[in-house]
Amino acid sequence: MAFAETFKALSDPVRRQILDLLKEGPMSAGDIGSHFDMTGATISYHLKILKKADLVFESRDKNFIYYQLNTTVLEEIMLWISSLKGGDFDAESK
Amino acid sequence: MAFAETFKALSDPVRRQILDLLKEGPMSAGDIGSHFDMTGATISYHLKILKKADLVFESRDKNFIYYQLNTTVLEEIMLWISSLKGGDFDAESK
DNA sequence: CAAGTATTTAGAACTTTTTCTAAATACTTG
DNA sequence: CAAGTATTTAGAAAAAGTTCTAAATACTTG
Repeated sequence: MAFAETFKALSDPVRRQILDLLKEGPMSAGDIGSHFDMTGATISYHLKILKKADLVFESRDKNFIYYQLNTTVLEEIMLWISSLKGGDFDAESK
Repeated sequence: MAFAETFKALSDPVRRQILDLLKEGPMSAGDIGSHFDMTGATISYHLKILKKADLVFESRDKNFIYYQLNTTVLEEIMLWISSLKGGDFDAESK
């Protein structure tokens, strides 16, 4: 179930920070890594989890792999959260 | 930092299911537990995490402790998620 | 194709999380 | 207050997650 995977992926602060970085646009793995005090291997591990959760996708150019936000899954999460708040999301907003 | 705690709390399927149960209204610890194939001790552990994350609060009556959804923290989460989606939430809805 | 750069994979060490059993606490009521 | 029910706490075992080092893969370009 992909839903569970998404929440797991979002549960780590490093991964959330990666997503925050990607708001600005696509970024290579190395570039992402330079924002953290961790080895590239560890960053790669986090990227893999984000990718499996469909929160990012990659595209290759030259020698680089660029990562990019994929926001489609976030809709689902938002819907679940707003369902907890006792109803439809749009119905609440004004 | 409470933000991280909330995400951690939401990352477990049992805890999300507990929140789903509580949508219907307050429920005693034992009643919640009866929906799962786990010991009461384990349910108590999950409830403690939800409580620390401010996702539920409790009230006592007779010999029971009733748990109840607290949705106020969810706003924050929603805001963060919608910020990923490249902008304000209300601005997107129509 | 060789050398260089970018990234990932494998595997081990360590940390955190989840679950259980057993015991403790808390409250209620006869 | 004793006995019973509800829930939590403590501590241990097991499972899952995070990080590292070292090595492998992948691609680029002289």
